[in-house]
Amino acid sequence: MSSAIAVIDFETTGMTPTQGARATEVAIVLLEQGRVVDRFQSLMQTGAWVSPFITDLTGITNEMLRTAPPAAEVMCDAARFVGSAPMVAHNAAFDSKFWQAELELAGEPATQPFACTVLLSRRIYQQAPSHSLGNLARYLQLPSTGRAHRALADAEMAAALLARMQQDLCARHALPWPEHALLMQLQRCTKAKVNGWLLEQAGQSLLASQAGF
DNA sequence: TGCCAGGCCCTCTTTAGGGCCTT
Repeated sequence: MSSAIAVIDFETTGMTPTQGARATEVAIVLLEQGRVVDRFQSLMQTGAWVSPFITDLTGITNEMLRTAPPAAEVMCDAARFVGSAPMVAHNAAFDSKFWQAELELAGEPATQPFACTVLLSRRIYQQAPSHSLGNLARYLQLPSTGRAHRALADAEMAAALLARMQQDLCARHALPWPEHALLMQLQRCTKAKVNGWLLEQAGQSLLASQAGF
């Protein structure tokens, strides 16, 4: 059984699909044991207009989208690529909404659970001056992945951040390689409770290893 | 310059307000 986690990033025309914003680009990287094992990336054509502000931010133009494949086709391919893998995004509240909205328009179900690297990093790196993706990358000295605010570069950066968090959890708290379910539990802890919870998890892990599991 | 949305979190809180994060 695969233990892959799908790290996703959308570029969009605005902040929320409830206000009519549409996706312009999606990228997904599959992470296994801290390593990227596969990638998916595509611009997508929805007919939505890209404002100059968004073009300045992302580099994505209306001209680029005119020749992009239809959004429904891209989203069906993306859903096949992800399969049943659990998903992770930086500020998952944002990307999960576009994942659900674009898949619904494509007639595909969206059933994957999401974990959020913003919530996780606020717990694991409480001293970081900022938990934006770019600032965390600088704080942790993660290697550059390309132009910020393009989907693949940001998905790769979020994946590198997730891998770093998994590595640090293993090293600091004697945890086994943290699976998605463990990360989901961790992001539900409050900042105040997170260290106690990690100690509890490490203790359970130690007991399990001693019992031969 | 600050606002625009939505959700989550923190705290000088919980009958609330403000900050952060995403495009």
